[in-house]
Amino acid sequence: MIDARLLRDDPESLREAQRRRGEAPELIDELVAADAARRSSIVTFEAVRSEQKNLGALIPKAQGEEKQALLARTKELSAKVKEAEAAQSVAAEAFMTLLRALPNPASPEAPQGGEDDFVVLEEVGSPRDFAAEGFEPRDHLELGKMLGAFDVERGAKVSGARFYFLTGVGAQLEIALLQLAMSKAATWGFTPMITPALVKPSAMDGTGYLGQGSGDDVYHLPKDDLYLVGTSEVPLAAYHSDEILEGSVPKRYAAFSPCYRREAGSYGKDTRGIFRVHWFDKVEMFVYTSLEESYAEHERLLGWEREWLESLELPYRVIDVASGDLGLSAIRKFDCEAWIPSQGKYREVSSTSNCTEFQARRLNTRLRTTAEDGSTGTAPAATLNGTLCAMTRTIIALLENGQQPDGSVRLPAVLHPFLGEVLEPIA
RNA sequence: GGAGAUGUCGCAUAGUGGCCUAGUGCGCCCGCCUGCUAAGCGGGUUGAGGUUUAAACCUCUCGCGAGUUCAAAUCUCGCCAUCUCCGCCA
Repeated sequence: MIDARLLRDDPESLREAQRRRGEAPELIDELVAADAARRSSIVTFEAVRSEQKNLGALIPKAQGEEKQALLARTKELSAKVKEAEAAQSVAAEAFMTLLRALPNPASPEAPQGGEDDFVVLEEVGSPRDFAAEGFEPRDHLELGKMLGAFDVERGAKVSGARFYFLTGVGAQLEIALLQLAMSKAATWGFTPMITPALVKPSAMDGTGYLGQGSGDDVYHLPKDDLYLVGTSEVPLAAYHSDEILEGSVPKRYAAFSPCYRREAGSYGKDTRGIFRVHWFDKVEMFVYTSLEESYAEHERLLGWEREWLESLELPYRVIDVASGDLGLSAIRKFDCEAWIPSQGKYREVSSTSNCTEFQARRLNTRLRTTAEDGSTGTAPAATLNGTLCAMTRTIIALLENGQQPDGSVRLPAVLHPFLGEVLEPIA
């Protein structure tokens, strides 16, 4: 949700922002009209309400006929007040519905265009040349079977397609990655968290995950009206909802949680192995800060993601996601994509977004501000999020990039204390 | 799951239909006073929205939402949260 004042002050910049995203600029004109209607309904209501209060204060002192006359007048007014109040709340709600549907204006620095119009910012490390090494790389599913790292057949038997069990070294890998990620995050100033995976509609919607078709990708439990989170960004964004943060910012949280995704509309895509699944576990970074600081913090989040991937010795590239592919909440998004040898492509393993004040306005999270003259006030917080370690895709990247001709896998040094240097096939 | 109690300003409390424009204490902020500190004295101290060049004014906000009434912190109903007890359970 944007600052409603922008509709009055600078609607043209909002129209322009809509065009950058490839969205309809006419929505802005609807919003301007709805805002005008809302404000005039407020004026009407407040006028009659004020009159009602003034007359009402005279009643206890009045006597006899005078009192009867007053009662008659206020009774009439009372009906008007109710009417005006109802009209006011209808107008306010109509305005809110439109306002919440408006995406966060994309940053002018984000590349223009859709999904395929990203810009590659950097490639780090070099993919192994398996041809030169003299063997064909196996894909992660094959390696996983040889190592006993996960079991997709039984995942399907128990839970259905796109489910799996992590087994043996696979389970150990996740535990080791979790341990490593959390301790790294703590050194960067993040508070470790373990968050609820079920949230109320207000949390899911406040984060921006129910709008514009993205609602189809979310699991909902109708009996309890709760949602399964697709990322711990959701509980972390709602964590400080309806609060004024009095302490210093940034406040940084790193959360471990399961992530559930319906993967609606991805039928037939990435069906092999555990690349695209309905559930995986993830360590997510989340930051509350000021709008002014958010841009630098976004760079820091990207920096930590890169440090993490480099510590895992994975070749990767960084892309600047195009404005049409940002989702409702972000003004800019950087993805890190690890090299997947069996696919001969870079694939997303992490993503960091600057949501500026968009989520915080919806969730009513404010910062305490102090002006130069010492007077205090409030301002919406800015929120940012970034993947630290999405377990399944990280495991895929580690297995495929570290594989040897016999199906064993050489691990990065940081994992040696947990699992030794090499994972050996079990059969 | 069942029974009961509670929910007022940062905290603690007062407030059982109009005198609430929500009082008081603590904390906090600004002044005064005082060798210093403490004490004392005076003032301030929720948040949101609207009208407006501005100054100022107005409206909403007593867990949330409906209702009764000319008028609701106060009465009624529903919901939520917390606490106590019982049952169940990892």
